Amino acid sequence: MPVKIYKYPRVGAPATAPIDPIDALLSAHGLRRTVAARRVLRWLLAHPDTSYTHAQLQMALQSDHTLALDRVTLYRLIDRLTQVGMLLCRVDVNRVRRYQAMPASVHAIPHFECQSCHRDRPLQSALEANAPDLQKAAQTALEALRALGYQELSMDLAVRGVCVDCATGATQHPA
Amino acid sequence: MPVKIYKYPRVGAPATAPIDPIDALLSAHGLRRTVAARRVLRWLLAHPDTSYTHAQLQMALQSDHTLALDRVTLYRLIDRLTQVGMLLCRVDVNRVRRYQAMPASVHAIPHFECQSCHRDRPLQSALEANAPDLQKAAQTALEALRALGYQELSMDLAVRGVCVDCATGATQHPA
DNA sequence: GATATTAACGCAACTAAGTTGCATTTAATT
DNA sequence: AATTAAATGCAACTTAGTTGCGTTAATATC
Repeated sequence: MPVKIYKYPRVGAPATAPIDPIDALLSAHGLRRTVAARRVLRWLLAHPDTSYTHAQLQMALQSDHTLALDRVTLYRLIDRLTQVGMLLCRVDVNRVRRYQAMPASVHAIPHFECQSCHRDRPLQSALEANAPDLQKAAQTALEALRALGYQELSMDLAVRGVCVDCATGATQHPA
Repeated sequence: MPVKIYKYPRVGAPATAPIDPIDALLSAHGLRRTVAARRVLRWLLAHPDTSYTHAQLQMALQSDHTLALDRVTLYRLIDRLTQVGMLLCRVDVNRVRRYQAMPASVHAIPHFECQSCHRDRPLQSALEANAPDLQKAAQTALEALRALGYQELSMDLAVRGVCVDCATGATQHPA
């Protein structure tokens, strides 16, 4: 599971290329390969299609390793990762921002926010089978708007309600 | 334009029925017909499909009449109106809540948030002509999820980007 | 490999949006 | 008219996020 990180590229290894794919990603986007950046990016890439609040992310990283990283540092790090397009950012019903690794298709990814357990899950799979038209219709709509003169378009398709687990009383996680 | 409000129902008028439709709505939802409630509801009903932040609403009402109503009072009033289902609440990209009079069709009303002028506009008309499938697909998706066990479903269909006005440099309103 | 440069860090202080407590007012009820 | 409970208004508080600034450490240069 843990990926070996070479502090200094050895002779024989490609001179400028970092070995770890995560390091490569950071460098490619013009960011420094710091301990914090590696940890955050590694976590989010390891949990695709799952979005985290700042608090959740800090918790997750803290429990993983013992060392906690500074609040503000994490805020700024997430900002940077988002600005270079590595993370996708949304705001949930509780007015808190949620971040996730940027998926292949940026636009109109439906996701579900449970109002009971407050977990945020992707709906891609559930909808592909049962409502395959939605995504296509969403793309069409965006194209139509672009034709009308709207620019830099993206779509947030949030479905809210009570998830199956909470509805059946299976689990009742707070926050 | 101003609707006459009778403080006391006259003899001959229906004994318990309030005259103003706004008063009727308030009473029907078990809320008191206070000055503030009337003003807020009247404003939002007069501007259908337009959503307002708390701050915007307070401004709008303040400039309308001279008397400003208390911050907290407005917050609580909006809460009440939302809880009884008279207002629809969403959270915009800037993590602030936006309220509008509850439209006839609650689910999957697409709206546009301009990242330049920060105005929030309905997309219903623009999309009906150019992408008529979207709403239908959204409804289908909700039904599918309901069948899977999800409950109390609603959908927020937010399109973000730069609106035509801002893109063409026609107007450049801040906030 | 040492040095210079500047991105990234970490602490404290601050802000914006919204909430809570509580005493006072006022709409609805009796 | 008296009662009572909803709604108001003020102050204090909370939460998520931001800003300033001196320090640390990745990267670039010698």
